[in-house]
Amino acid sequence: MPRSPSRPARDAARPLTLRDVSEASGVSEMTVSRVLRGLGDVSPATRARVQEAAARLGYVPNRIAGALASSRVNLVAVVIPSLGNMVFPEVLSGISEGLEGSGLQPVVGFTDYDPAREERVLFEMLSWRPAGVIVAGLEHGEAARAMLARAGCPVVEIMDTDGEAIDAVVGISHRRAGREMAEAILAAGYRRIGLLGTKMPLDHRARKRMEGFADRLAEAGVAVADREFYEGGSGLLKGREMTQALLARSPDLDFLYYSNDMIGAGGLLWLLGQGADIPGRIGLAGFNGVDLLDGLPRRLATMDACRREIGRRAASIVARRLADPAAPPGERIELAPTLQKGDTLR
Amino acid sequence: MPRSPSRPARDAARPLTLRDVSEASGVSEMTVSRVLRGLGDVSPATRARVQEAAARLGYVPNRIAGALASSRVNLVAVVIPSLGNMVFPEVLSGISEGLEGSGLQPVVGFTDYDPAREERVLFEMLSWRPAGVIVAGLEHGEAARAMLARAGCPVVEIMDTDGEAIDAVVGISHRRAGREMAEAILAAGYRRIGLLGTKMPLDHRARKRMEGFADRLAEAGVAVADREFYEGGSGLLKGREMTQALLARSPDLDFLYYSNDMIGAGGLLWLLGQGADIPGRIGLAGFNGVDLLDGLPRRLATMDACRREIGRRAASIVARRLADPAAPPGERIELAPTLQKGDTLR
DNA sequence: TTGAAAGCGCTAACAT
DNA sequence: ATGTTAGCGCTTTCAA
Repeated sequence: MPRSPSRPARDAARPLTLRDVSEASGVSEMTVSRVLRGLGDVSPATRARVQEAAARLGYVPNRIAGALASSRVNLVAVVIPSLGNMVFPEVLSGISEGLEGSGLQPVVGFTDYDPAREERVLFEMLSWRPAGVIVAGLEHGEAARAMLARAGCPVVEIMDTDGEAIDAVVGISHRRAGREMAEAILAAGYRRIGLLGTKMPLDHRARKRMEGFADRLAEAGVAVADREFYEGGSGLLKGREMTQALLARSPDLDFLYYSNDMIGAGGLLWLLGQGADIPGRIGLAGFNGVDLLDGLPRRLATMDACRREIGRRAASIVARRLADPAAPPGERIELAPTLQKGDTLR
Repeated sequence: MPRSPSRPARDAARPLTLRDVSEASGVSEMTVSRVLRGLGDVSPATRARVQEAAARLGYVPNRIAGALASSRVNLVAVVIPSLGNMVFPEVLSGISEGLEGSGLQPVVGFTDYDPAREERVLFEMLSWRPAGVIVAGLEHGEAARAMLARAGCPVVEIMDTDGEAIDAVVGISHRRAGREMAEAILAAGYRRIGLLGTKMPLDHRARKRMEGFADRLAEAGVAVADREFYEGGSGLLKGREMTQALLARSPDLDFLYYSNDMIGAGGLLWLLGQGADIPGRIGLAGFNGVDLLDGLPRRLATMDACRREIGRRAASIVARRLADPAAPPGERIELAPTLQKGDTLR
């Protein structure tokens, strides 16, 4: 015989159950359940009694039991690398917006750009049988891909469109973003171009931008003149140090392309401190369109990564697919990032 | 008769169950469960067969069922206002660190500084019966307090210690932080002091800092000379605009105390652009110790809010309380923020 | 070392 | 409009 067959004596710390509300209101558990879920076919009088009892007792439904019984979970798993770089907070805001009114709740997990961690986090999240999955990037380990493909729920890969998607995808082409920035820089007449980034081989989006950038230069017969990659966080200070180091080595550079706005801003501040002629003698560009940085002495040339929009669209796809199971999977949305020339690109 | 009494035919999209692994391995569900949970008392041969079958099928356990059966959930609910201001990402990192090795997973919800939203988010999260709750701030609506008090799990309120806690609390005293900054400013000889912040009546921590600051000035017989409060995001641009507006109105101010580092940095950049004598003619200070901003032309005076440490300690408390149910509740940890004078406070 | 049976708290499907 | 019953997929408890 498992457990004690009769209910345990009332325990102060025991969370309340539907049965408690049922007993307190003199209404069957089933009807209590109907009231609390806002279903119809309950008389106003009964409804009122139940609601009063639930509120008085402070009943909080047990979604674990509810989800098991109904096979319905209102959670959307969101798997992103980190919160350190100012890009994902905005994606998350977009996701919240896109989920608004759908009754779905985002649940966030972090991978730290580590494939093994991504696999663990996905496994953890999928074990809660979420209603949908939103995951950053198209590059996943084999096991992670297999899990996602078998997840049995909508899967939206976000941020990046350069690659093969498992199901739906919403993002921008980072390769194209790099190419377009290269094009603008070439059009402005810069020719001795340096690249600066943080050393993150697993940041595939930064890598693709840099590749697209270098490819476009190459097509114009221009080679990347020098590169500087640092490890560690990407703050203003890092941008300063990298810029100084790069220019010490290659003083004739006339343009610096940074892998993100924060290090770009650091470089900008350092160059201004040196009295550099920007954008005449040397130009700068970053990436992301971080508006926290709008108040710099010069507006840094950058490219908006459509972060909020990506989050919103991804969430909408999940919400729509759940609302209408007949909706076709595999949707593909490529957003067009807009170049902001700012004051650092002549 | 509910549902179909016999199991449905194998459906391609149906998630796998323990039974599938049981059938594939020829081992009882119970033993499969033991293997997958890493419990002892299973022969190596059986263990191997089960693991092979689970891996081959791509089985992902259903934690909903597991949690219902065992009343054990490995989730820690984390409720914070937003990710917009660079303070909470670091708190979250701290929480992840503090949970490391405990098998617990953080699940994050956002309130947008809105008490009604906080209540909804808490209700949602508690309905998943988390193993613990970490919530920002001590100010909650009545219903939210009641829910937390009845949650039946460790509750840690973080960031702030100025007030009454429900259970445990880890944070700093923002009132004291404001006082200490006021003291340093007075000691440096500044007397015409202005306050700048974003207009967020529900950001209780910023409010308490400003109150503590003004109180300490008052004790020295110094009144706050002028104040400027803006709505909307707090980026560099906002800091610029606010500083300009405030100084246009009160040009004789000799110190500006900002409610956060980002607007402080904006003000600093604007003043430097004006050729202001910093910290001689005018001094500046922010709050948070945001190291992304370390590379500014001058290091802004600030006060480290111990964000990562707060997250780590809060997570440790939850982990410890779960590991040892006899551990006493109501722990109270007040951290001491350290003043960094930087280059903007003489 | 393995298995069988009951039941976690809720909801689906009937029945009334 | 309300109640009854079985069972969601797992784990606990006991038996073998």
